Amino acid sequence: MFARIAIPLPIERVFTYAVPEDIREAIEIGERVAVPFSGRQLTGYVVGLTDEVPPRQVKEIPSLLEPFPIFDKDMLQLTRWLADYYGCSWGESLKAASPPIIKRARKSGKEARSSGGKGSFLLPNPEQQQALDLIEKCLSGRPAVILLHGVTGSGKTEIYLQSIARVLDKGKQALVLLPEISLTPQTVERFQARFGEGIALWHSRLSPGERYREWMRIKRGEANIVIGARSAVFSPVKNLGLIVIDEEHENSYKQTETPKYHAREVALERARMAGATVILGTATPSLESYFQARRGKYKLALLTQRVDNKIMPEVEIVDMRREIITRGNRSIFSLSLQQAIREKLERKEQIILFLNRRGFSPFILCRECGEVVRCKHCDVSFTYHFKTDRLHCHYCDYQEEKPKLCPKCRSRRIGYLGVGTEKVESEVARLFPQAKLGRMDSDSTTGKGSQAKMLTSFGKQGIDILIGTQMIAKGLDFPRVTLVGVVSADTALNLADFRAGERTFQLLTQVAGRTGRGNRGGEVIIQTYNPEHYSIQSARLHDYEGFYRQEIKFRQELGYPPFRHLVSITLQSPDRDRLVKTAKKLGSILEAGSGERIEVLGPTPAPLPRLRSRWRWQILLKGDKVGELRDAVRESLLRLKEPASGKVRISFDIDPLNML
DNA sequence: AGCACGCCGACT
DNA sequence: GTCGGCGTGCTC
Repeated sequence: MFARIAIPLPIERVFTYAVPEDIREAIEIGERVAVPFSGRQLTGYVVGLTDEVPPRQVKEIPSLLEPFPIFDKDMLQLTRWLADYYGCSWGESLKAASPPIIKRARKSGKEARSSGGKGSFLLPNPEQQQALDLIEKCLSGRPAVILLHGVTGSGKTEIYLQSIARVLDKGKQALVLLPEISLTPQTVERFQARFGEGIALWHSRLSPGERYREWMRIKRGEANIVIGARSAVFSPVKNLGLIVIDEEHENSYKQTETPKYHAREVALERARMAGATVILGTATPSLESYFQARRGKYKLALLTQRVDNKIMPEVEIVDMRREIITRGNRSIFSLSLQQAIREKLERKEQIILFLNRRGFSPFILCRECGEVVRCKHCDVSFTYHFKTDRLHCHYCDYQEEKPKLCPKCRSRRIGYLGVGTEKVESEVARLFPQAKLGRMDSDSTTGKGSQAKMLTSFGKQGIDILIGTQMIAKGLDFPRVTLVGVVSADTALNLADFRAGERTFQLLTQVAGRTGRGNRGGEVIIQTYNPEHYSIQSARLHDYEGFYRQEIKFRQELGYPPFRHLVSITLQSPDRDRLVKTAKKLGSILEAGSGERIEVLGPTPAPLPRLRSRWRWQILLKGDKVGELRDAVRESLLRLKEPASGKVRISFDIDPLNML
């Protein structure tokens, strides 16, 4: 007997091994095995068994890693699909879908969890009822994809909970995907309060023991609801009836390592194979999803009202150009924002100040000659950090002393320009010395649990003003927050990426949603140098439709997603000449090989032209069919192989989310 | 991906 | 004369 084994390396082929007598009985398709491969031991995946004798000498499989298969037929099919779509080997996609090695279980303690469960459902409002009716129709009739577009605070989670209850009633199971950052105890508790026992959790912070337990519970069908982050899309849920993807637009659903899959796309395919319904929930749909809803591929459910008829916050845009020119205010805070902060502090209400940039100042330059101090590995401007009193590169881990003299002209006049969260904190402290401050960014809350501590303190009003980056923009629910100040809306807008407008709209809408959640109303002040930009104006009006209309027009004109698919090919090398030569060669191979149907852009220096001492160039492909794009990339790489081109590393990304 | 095999420059 | 650089090829 022989086994067909997929190897987790970038090799398309599947390899044949002999099955020795002693494991003949035990071996099954979907199992993991240890195999000798090219002088080392690797984990392989059994994807086929046969009695056909191979034409060549083969090696034997020394052992099985577990006494049972970790993949069933459906999961093999899904991983095969993933490999085809994203252009990786089957072994690589199987590896991505694998739980960590499952050893014999140690009988661990804490078996039964808090029973909880069977909490009562809230009474839905008419819009929610309509959404639920639609979902019910899909669950008991023809399965579908439903885009649940609900404004911040509109009770999407309640819809998820009731939909899950319906699925369980039908004897089926549910899978819930959340962005990693939303997998907080608070969110999970909400599900546990409603469903108690039957929940399995799947996220990166599980210990190996917990992982083992949860995986087995799912596999045995003891859990009927799985809640997890990106990789939970592969959890071995049986009899799948519903997949919920919360915050569908979140970029963290896309894996940054090979295979660079998007959990939403994988979930859609999995649901299609299983005949399950999908709910995509968000206040700010991705252009991709909304486009599908508009053309009728997905069903659309709208929640335009906040629960308990709370109103959407009032949003004021402050033009920072006028702030300097006509008011002579050079502070990082507009007079309007300062005034609002003062009022809220007097009323003992809470404030969130958002800026998507950590550190003190993101530019250090010479005031004499204009030289910008850059990381020597990345050519990226250093950020000065107050806490360490050093220069940090935000792209690699390199740090440096701050310069005393300009490295170019020896001048002493070094300027620290721009604003990061540390500077926001020090400015707030200067202007409002009586206020209690908290700062949350990846520098201030590194220790385990320090984030939770900070949020608890904020919840108990131990903090008046919370300052932070991305990580405070989403999901926080503090009813006493009545003011959100966006120190600068422009950081995301200025990125060289066709999704800059979409990111900005999403971020502003999400951060604006952090206020007005209690009974005191809410107010948002957005500072910007681009007050007319449609992303900012639409966010002001809570007008997703308006934003979509403008954005989709631009996408169509330039042939960007969702109209066409993209593939980005990135080439990197420490040797710049070699890199450029190889990039141009690959470019011309692609040009020559691709007909009308594929558009080749570049090669050009990547948006980050040097990273960690490696030069970077990229080629962008546009096309209507992912399959055609993937094949074009594959063929061109094969053809490039023949002449010498070593030292240049080439990677590609199907449906890339950022253009770095 | 990694490991081996194979052909050209600076060392004991 | 060897040690070792990486460019190339192959992996059941």
